[in-house]
Amino acid sequence: MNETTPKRRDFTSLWDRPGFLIRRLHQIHVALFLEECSEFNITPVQFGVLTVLYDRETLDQVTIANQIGADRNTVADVIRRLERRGLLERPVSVADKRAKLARITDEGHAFVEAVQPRMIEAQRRFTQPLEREEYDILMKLLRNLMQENNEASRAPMRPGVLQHDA
Amino acid sequence: MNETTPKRRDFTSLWDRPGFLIRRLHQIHVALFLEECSEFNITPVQFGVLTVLYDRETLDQVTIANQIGADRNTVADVIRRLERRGLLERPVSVADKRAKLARITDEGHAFVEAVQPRMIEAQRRFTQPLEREEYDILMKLLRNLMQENNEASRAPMRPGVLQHDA
DNA sequence: GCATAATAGGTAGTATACTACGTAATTTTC
DNA sequence: GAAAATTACGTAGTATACTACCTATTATGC
Repeated sequence: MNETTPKRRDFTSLWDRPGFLIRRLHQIHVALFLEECSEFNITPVQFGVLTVLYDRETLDQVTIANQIGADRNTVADVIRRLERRGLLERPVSVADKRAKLARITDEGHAFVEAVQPRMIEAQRRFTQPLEREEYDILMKLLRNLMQENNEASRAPMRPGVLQHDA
Repeated sequence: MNETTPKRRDFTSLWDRPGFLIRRLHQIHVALFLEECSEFNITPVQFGVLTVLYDRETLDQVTIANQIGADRNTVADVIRRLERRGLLERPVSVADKRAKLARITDEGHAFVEAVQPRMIEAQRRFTQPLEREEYDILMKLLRNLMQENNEASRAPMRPGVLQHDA
């Protein structure tokens, strides 16, 4: 190995640190998302919560957190904001009096459908520089990293957890 | 195209949204970094600022923000915390009385050298699931996305900006 | 040279993402 | 069936990352 051969993983400069690139790309994606959805005043995480509830109708906070891989307290904040806007309701579970559920409203349903195209456009713009093949490879690598490191985060995703009843 | 052929870019489910994967990976990397560096009580962004100042000695807030691609106000917060710990000093620029500089202290210098191995270990653990070739491809794709979308963020990176004098 | 622009920084407010701690309800263990 | 452990949620505090608005200083245009 001569001096022009790149070392396998040299994290010296910022641009050689995967964590740095990921932070920056997260920042960029959020900016693109907010710009595309500016007329709806919605954030990526808020839309993630709404997406889950669009499919599942009614869930408790912990299940939502597990579904999107976010912290329980973060989800509580997000839900509070979405409730304030009338996109969610928060009935108390009959089966478990500890659990405060989140249920998407009709308004929330319509909202998701209205925002969906703009969310898709944000994803499209974000990945526009890539060829189809590159895109597929990137997604495969990101999913791999995500699954293998799932437990490393304090808010691991738990897709299997069942929903509460009302 | 039959029904088993994947569409080119279908963002329906969370796992098919690049922005979602990036958010999750950012979360995971931060968790790994904090765990590895727990004895030093330092965050990725704080270490990023220190890394820049380790190389450049003294910079104003805007230049630091441009270097790491972070918001000016965020950098101001980060600098305040690092100053509180004695890792930075904040002299006022002689050339420009508006500019408040950040200069790394001897303690800050030693701190960077002490933390470096743990930062590297965090990056290594984060990317451990990938083969060498996969790693190289991932970094290339991430850098490509970052450069092509640089202006999309409100805090674009400006590596070329010159540093202030003291 | 002087009015205007742009720039550097500060403050305050919001959103995401955590930690730590506390309470109430449920489940487990014996 | 009662004590202990777990779970669901809440509050408060911190860090990153923005926006919006403000002042002070510097640069520009005429």
